Parts: sequence; structure tokens; C-alpha cells
Amino acid sequence: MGRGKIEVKRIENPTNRQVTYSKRRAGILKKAKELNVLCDAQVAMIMFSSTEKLTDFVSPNTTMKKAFDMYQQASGCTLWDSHYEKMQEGLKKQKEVNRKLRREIGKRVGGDEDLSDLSFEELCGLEQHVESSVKIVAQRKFSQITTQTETTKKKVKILEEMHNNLLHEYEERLDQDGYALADHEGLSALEMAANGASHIFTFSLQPSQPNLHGDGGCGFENLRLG
Amino acid sequence: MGRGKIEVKRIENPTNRQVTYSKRRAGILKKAKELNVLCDAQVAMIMFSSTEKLTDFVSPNTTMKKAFDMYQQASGCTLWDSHYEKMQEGLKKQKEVNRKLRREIGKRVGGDEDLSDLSFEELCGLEQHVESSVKIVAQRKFSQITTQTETTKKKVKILEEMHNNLLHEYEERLDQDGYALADHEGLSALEMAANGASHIFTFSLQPSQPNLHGDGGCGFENLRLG
DNA sequence: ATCTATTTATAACG
DNA sequence: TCGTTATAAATAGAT
Repeated sequence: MGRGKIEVKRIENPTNRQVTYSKRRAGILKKAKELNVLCDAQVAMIMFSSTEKLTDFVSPNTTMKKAFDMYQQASGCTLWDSHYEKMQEGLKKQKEVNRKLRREIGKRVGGDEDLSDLSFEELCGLEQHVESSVKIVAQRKFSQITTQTETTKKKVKILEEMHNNLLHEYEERLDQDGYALADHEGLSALEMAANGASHIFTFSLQPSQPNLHGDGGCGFENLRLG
Repeated sequence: MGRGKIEVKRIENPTNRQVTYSKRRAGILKKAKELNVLCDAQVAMIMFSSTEKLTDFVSPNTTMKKAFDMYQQASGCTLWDSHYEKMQEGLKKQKEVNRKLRREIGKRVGGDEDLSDLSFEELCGLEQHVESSVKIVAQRKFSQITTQTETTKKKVKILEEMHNNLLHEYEERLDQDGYALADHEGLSALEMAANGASHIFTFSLQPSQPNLHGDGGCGFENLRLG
């Protein structure tokens, strides 16, 4: 419909194609609107030009979402609903697992509601189980304190050695240099240091907080000298 | 465009409207196809007649889903994606909660991995907590057995009364009728019944399964006479 | 964009 | 729903 008839095949001239697209797009949009008004029909339309430019139309009182929901329902075609339903199923499953876990915890914590419908045998089993858990925790506690004590002992030993080396070195230097420092403050300071080191042996077994501030030093934060 | 010009407004005559819908629908579909071929455009279209009948069109090499995905991407409009994302978020949340619950259980059950990064204080607290749980469970066990014993006692009492009444009635009847049944089997049967009842008092305190089969009788299923 | 010769779509009718 | 046809609308090509 125009000055000349055209074959219905791709227009190779890009400019021409673009022009025709614009004109016909306007035409089809007008047709869609008319169809909606004249025949009381709902129309939704999506168009992408060859340059990927989007033009859309939905008849008034509708949205694209509604149109698609209707489409799915009417066509029976699930499209992406399969994803959606799978997710919903997954969610349900998770919630169920969650419920069971909560109940399991409830039993072990001694929640009234969670214990109330257990049989006597089940209660016996649970008691035993929880008791064994206590033992495990206690064992862990013990093993942790043991480990901590061991490492502390090692650290103390190392410290001791360092101190002795230092003392030795100092004495050697005293001999070499022939200085008499008995009336000097330097030695007494060392002695104080030695005393300071000695009471490391009275370290408390009080457990320490895990050091959150990053151990940049020699790891003494964990010792809590008393 | 036809024999007469028409106003662009709803066609009130239903038949006429339906006819016009059919014709124009065909027309617009043809236009859509032409637009696709001539201009190399992607077109997707959904139409619902006033009678809710669906007609759809998507240009070849596309599907409605693809078209919609493209639409969403191009328009930036999320549409149902919002639902989708919310669900995904919900799922994630559930899984997170789940993970924490598992860990909480793990600690109480004594899972090595769950205990390994607990501080000494935390272990102490946990131990105390689990110990108190044991107490609660034990208490519950005790209270259950107590309750069960009570009800069992009551049942036995009722049974005893029933038996005595029966015995009494029987003796009265003996007196009235003047029968001498000392050498008869009837009395010995009663004695057997009495014996049967008497050893009810030796009932075991073994707990019973909850009776799932609906207690239609006098509730003896729970007694487990020994 | 705008124009206009022509093709196309379709309203009315059978 | 289908075919026909007079006529309204759309639009190809040119400006």
C-alpha cells in the first residue's frame, strides 16, 4: 500500500528499513489501540527493532505483568513458573528442615513443648544422649585447658631460657669489661626484670578470651600473668 | 476503511464486535508478521478478546519467555522478578538460620567441628547449660513415670472395686439361690479371676508406648500387666 | 517530516 | 464463519 507494491521480505537498505519500521510500528500501534477500543480486547505487545530498541504497548487498565499472568494461565504454558515453583518447593523444604531442627534443639534444651510428647523410652534415650554430650563437652574443656597449659609451659620455658641467656651474656660482658657495678642501678634493674620473669611461674589457669586484636607480639596476650 | 467510516469507540453490538475483532485480529497479526520480515524486528503480542479468548504471536526464532526476558532487561522493569528475588532472599535467609541451628545442635551433641572454636568460657557455659538440660529431661522422665504410676494405681483401684462388687454380687446370689457350689467349677474360675486381678498389683513400671490405636476400651492397653 | 499515488485493510452486506 | 465489494486507512517512494 503505497506508491509501489513491495515484496514481503527483509528490506536490505538499512535506512529504508528503519523508516519502514517507524511507519509500520506506528501503524500497528494504532491498530492495537483501535482493537482495544472497538472490540474491548486486551492487547499487549513488545517490539524490538533490528537495532534492539524496545517499543511496547499494553491496553489501558492492564500492565505487562497482568497480561503475562493471564497469558500463562490461558495458555497453560508455565514458562518461568517452573523455576518459581521449584523455588517455592525448596523454600518449603527448608522451612520443614528448620522446624525439625528447632524441635531437636528444643528437646535438648528442655523446652516443655518439645519434651511433652516424648515417650518414657525416648526420654531415657534423650537423657543418656545429653549426658554423653556433657561428657564430650567436659572432655573438650579439659583437653583445651591441657593444651593451653602445655603451650604456656613452653612459652615460659622459652622465656626462661631467654632470660638466662641474657643474664649470662651480661655477666660475660661484666667479666670482659671489668666494670664493678655493684653500686650501680643497672644491675638492680636486671634483678627486677628477673624477679618479674620469675613470677611468670605463678600464672593463673584462668582461661583467656581469644585475642581478637591480632597477635602481633610474642603471644603473651594469652597468658594472663597473675 | 470499509463501506462506511466508523468511530473509534466500543462496538456495542456483540456479534458485530466479535466479527470486527476476528477481522482486525487477523489484520494486526499480518502486520506483525510483515513487520518482523520486512524490518527484521522481533515482535511478541498477546490479545484477549472480550470473551477472554487468547491469541498470541511471537516472531520466529523467539519464544514468549525470551521476548519477556528481553523486555524486562530493556525496560529495566523487574515485574515478577521482584517476587522471584524476594523468594531467593527468603530462601537464603532460611538456609542461614538453618546453618545456625545445625551448629547449635552440633555444639550440644558434641560435634568436634562445632566445639573446636569455642573458648574455654563458652565451653564452661555450654557444659552447664547441657547439664541443666539433663536435669530437665530427668525431671520430665520422673514426672512422667509418676503420673503414669498414679493413673495406673487408680485403674487398679477401679478394677479392684469392680472385682469386689462382682464377688459380692456372686455371693449374694449364692445365698439367695441356696446353691452349694463348693464342688463346682464355677467358684474356682472366680478364684482364678481373683488371682488374675491380684497380680495386677505387681505391674511393671516399664513405660509403655503411647497407644496410637485409639482407646476405645477401659484404658488397659497402657498397663502392661506383668 | 510531509505529500500523495497506490496498495491494503476492512465495514457492511449476503 | 466465509466471500464480495465499496471505501477508509496505511504506507512506499519521493520531496
